Amino acid sequence: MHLQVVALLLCFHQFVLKSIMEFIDVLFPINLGPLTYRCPLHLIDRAIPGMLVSAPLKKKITKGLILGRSTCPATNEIKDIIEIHGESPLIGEPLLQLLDWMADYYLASKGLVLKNMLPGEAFIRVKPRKGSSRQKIHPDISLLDVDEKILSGIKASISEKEYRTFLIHAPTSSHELSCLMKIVEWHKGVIILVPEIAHINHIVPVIRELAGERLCILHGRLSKGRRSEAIEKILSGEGNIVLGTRSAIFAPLKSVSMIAVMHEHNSSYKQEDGLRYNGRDIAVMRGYLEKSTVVLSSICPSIESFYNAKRGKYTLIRPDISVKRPRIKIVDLRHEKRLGPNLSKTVIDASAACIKKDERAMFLINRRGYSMLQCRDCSHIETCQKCNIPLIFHKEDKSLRCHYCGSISTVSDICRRCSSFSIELIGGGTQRIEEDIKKLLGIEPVRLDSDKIRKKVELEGIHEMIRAEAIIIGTKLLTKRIFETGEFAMAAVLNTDMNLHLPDFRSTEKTYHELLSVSEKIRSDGKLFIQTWMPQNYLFRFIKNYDYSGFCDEELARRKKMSYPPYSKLAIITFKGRDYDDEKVRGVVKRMADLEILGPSLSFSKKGQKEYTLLLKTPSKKKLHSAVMEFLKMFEGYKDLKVSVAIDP
DNA sequence: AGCACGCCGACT
DNA sequence: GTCGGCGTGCTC
Repeated sequence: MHLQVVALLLCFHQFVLKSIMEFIDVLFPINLGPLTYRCPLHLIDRAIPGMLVSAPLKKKITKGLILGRSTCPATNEIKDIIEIHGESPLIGEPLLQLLDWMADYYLASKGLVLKNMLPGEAFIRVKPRKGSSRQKIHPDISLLDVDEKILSGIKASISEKEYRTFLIHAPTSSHELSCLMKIVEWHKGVIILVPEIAHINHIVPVIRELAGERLCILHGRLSKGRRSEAIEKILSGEGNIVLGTRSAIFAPLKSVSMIAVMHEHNSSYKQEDGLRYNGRDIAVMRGYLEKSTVVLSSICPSIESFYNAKRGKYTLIRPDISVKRPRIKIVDLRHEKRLGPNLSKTVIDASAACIKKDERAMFLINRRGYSMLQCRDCSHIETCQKCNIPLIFHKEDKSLRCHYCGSISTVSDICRRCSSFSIELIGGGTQRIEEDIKKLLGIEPVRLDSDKIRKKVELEGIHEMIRAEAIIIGTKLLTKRIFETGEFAMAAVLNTDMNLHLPDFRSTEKTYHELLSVSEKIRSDGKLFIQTWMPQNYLFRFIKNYDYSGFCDEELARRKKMSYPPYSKLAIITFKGRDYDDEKVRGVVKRMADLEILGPSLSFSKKGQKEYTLLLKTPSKKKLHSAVMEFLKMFEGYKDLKVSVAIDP
């Protein structure tokens, strides 16, 4: 009897010890690493990674995610968690692995990654409402017949439940969509990514037809309520076909069989602030972790994806279909008669012929406003004092505007540099083109570039606004929002060179993508005019014949020569703040002998603050990481210095 | 001395 | 994100 009591006491002692020893790591959706808490014994059974938990944080009870068991940390004060919510984890093992991978790869805290993965609304569980999906009127999309043989590999891969990535190089956008719909048809646990919200609205009718109530839409502009609803629908298992933008790649689906990334070359998949990730790359990684099939598709795949397909990392699917496309005419501005800045006679003659036949034409120019101001005597161009870039004259209110920082000033008659009174308007933006066209063709064009239409257009597309117009003038903004193909008899891209001159190793690739996208808006028997001062640029050789593979090969050869991605890994480090120490940065740069560093170069933020940027170029991911880490360590503890890193910029 | 305000660092 | 600590500066 005595022995039994002792045994019982011993047992109790063990029990107490054990309960004291149960520690768990909790992650909050804030820029912070995991924190260790004690888990009361009665909750320990449910302390599974991915579970939603309430815990005290700074005198407040905050919701976070359990990451796993932990050991007693060195800190003196360890708090108890309050409660564990629900019966099953909010996110599963693959997403937790993805979280770890992202924190590691993008050199960010796990908390910041979590914040991006699950918006605040995910932490507030709601009861889903039913039948609340709004119906909008959209133009019908007709799908093409697709030869299903070319997709059999994808279908097999999905049923095998093994990771594999395919790259569909589609002949046209509607072919791209049609292929995808054929794949989605039979499966559940699907994520479809599109670059922008307008794309969602465009294809929603088609996908709803396939998915019905299983369809879930996810994007950054959803209201809190709608987002909670969508997330709840996904968690309940009812919503298993997710259509969304970048952040939808984190949709907490229980199982994922296929992830599709449409228009995979599109740069909107890159998040440019906060955690700088690329949704397309995350899609491939999530596919790998979920053992699912990834389908990247585009009419002009990114050079990186093309390269991955070339060396067998992805399986390339290229439907053997010949498509009649508009003819491309390269207009050599060096030898052309010009009827205004940025307007060649060739283009004007062609559009006049267009109007005669009652057909429609589109003019594209990547500059808003009327023109720039240049001094005749000293050729000084008026620039923004803060940003150091040319100011643009806006005729309607006679203002001078900086298109970078948005500052507005008045026009001065006197040259800032030499005090001459002889100032002229040079170059032309959309406003100037509008005026010139009106003069030359005697027709009132519609100009689409103002900020007024931007928001509306972002969500609803532009089709309604341009339906009846003969001549349309716009910026890049315009083409991105036209989804209907073959609307115009001709298009003229007036200042292609501006794109090509951008200080970006992807500028030629991007220009190809933009021009091809414009060509899709033109009828197959129409014409695309591309004005340039440098027709010898290799881009034109390839695009003339729509030879994208040829272009990719050439581009890859050039990237290899210059060791740019995909033949190297890049990171950009930016320094902001008063404590920037140029000598120290240059010193660190000197010591890092085995990698290439460009800069530091000075630029200005929109608030006019100085920013110094460094471009790091390394042969491998490992080297890139260690170099970046060294920089971060070096400037730890500098008070007024913000160092931020962009991996794979 | 007493308090308002703003900045900054830490959060288990 | 957001709370408390601390410094600054103004007022009673």
